[in-house]
Amino acid sequence: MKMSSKARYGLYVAVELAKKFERAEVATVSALAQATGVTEKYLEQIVALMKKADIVSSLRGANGGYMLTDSPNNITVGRVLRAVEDNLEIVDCIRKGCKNKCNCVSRNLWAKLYENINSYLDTISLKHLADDNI
Amino acid sequence: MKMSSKARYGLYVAVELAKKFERAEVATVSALAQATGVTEKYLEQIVALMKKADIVSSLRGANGGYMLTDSPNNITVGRVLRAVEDNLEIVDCIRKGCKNKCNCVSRNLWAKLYENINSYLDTISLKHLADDNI
DNA sequence: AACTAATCCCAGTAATTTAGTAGGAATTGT
DNA sequence: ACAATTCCTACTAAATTACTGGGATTAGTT
Repeated sequence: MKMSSKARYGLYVAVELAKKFERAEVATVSALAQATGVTEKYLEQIVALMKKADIVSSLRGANGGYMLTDSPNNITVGRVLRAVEDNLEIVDCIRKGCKNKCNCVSRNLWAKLYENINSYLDTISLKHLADDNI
Repeated sequence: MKMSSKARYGLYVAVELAKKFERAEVATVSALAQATGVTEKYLEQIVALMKKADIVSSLRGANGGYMLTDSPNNITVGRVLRAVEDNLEIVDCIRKGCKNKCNCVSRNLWAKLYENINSYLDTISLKHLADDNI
């Protein structure tokens, strides 16, 4: 039950963008790649997921880049992770229906655990993270 | 961030054994395989992990089988999952040390999340699960 | 208009992990 | 002796994850 690299890198990027938010600066993928040590091409895909989730917006062309759509105070870690980690759900059977070898008694457990995780992650904002205040 | 099949099956097995605990019955792997729909060979490995963690004990030879080492009241779901899911930890860097591409600010987050998950899972016993009372 | 710096889009591949299979040795009751 | 069982270890197949690559599109600059 590991977080994917997308989740780790995505959060990393989000924190970098949080730092730039006050000064209203955009960050290019190549700058983010340098900051995080992840390749540009891979980060591109991760940032794209965040954009789809409306966590970041972009400016195309020269002098373009990415920025958070809202204050780091208002963006939770949970939201970021749900955007980039396509599999945040603990088990499949909750979403896809319980087809096989699944002890249905356990379903409630997984559902509650999922709830638990998300509600925790939603108590922490990017601001908290950026300030190392969690 | 999915639970592995070992985690799901392991918990399933634990609940089956919980049902037999009062009557002090053992369950063979083949019976467990029938109950759960998982192959014997795979279950064998899963049960072995539970044995190593002292959650179940075994009787070898004819009329042998497995049983819980303690009352279902005293065995938590968290303990079972930690035994069978070798990767319950959310990220590697906590255990193995943070070597690369890891935003160290996030480390605290992962650690707290892990704590959070485990403390939740440790509030639920096999008895709760078996009684569908979670 | 040409050039350059950037996002955007999609397809492929390599690496790793998970899930499952297989064979047989050791133990114990009948 | 035999049958039913746990135990041990190695291998393989399937799936997922992590990454690479090519190129189209957009916008500022000269």
